[in-house]
Amino acid sequence: MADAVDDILAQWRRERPDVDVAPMGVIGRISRLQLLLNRELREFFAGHGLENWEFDVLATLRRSGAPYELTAGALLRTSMVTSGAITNRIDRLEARGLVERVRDAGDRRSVRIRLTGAGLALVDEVVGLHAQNEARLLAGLDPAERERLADTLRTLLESLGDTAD
Amino acid sequence: MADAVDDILAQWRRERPDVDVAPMGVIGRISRLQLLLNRELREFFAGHGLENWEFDVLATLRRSGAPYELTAGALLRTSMVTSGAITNRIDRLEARGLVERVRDAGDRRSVRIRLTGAGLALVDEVVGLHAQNEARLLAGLDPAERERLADTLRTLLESLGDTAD
DNA sequence: GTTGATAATCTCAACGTTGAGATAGGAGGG
DNA sequence: CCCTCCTATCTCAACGTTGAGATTATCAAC
Repeated sequence: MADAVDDILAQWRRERPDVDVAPMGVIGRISRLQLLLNRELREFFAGHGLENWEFDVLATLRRSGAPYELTAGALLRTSMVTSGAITNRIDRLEARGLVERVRDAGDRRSVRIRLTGAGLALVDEVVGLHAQNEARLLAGLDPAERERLADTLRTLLESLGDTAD
Repeated sequence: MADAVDDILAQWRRERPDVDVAPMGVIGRISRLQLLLNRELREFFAGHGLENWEFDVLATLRRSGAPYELTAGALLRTSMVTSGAITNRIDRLEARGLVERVRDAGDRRSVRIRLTGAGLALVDEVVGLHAQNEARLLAGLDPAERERLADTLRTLLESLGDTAD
């Protein structure tokens, strides 16, 4: 059986047999999977009245543990978007009453973003269903394959400098 | 050793031990890899005076084989963006002299987008280097792991409906 | 041939992100 | 204290995408 990427590789091999296109078999598939999975997640979150990025922010705050707050800068660094986007997103989450801005008494440049009760309740309700939905999306692989895949992807991420610290 | 996703999973396990977050170990890493790899590709293409999407369009035309032309609709379907974006992109590639619009005599609703000589020369020059650059990005995995990874990702893509049909 | 439905592409207003710069507070040396 | 540099966040104009609708062309049925 063949997926869309196999087609692309076959075309290249016909047109440019001198080029080793095997790497595209990995990188092209990662790119394509990200797109497809993202669409699925968008549908799922929409069913719960959320945008993907809204869940991301709420989940980042939630998993940081009580009191469920992080500075705007910390959110910025984990989110992989720019400062303008983060300000905008916090604005909208605050307007929805899911987070609140708390000015730090010690350092008044800093703003802590804190989950409200409504925000905490929402993310706690959704995260379990989200994990189940992701399990469904991976159902095409058996558990051993999933684990091996996660390991290989970790190795690749580490080799690209995405370490924990 | 641990990557950034391991941290996220550890946080969830502390905060919500009742939720099985293993699926995030796969989907989260795919998402993160896509972002990191995309940045690397952007840097590479910028070094050749191209945006990622410019190479995508040129490469799609190139690998379709002589006479290196596809309809706007065909480009639309392979590109995974919307019609407004494709019109905009073709406009800009045409302005750069890399493609040209050819109205189809048989079906005058249709527009064929054709690689110009300059476009063909550019993509033919870059594609080999691009493949080498992707090989470099995967250097953290040995060849057997790369192949196994490609196979697993194909299985997953097929299970999500991304068949070559 | 008309009519109606479908198809291919383009237009454009609304929207979100980017990224440089503005604003304002903090930290350390003199 | 003051000056300078640094840090944290917000502002905003430029830019690209989205997606519904407009436009123009084809095709099938009558």
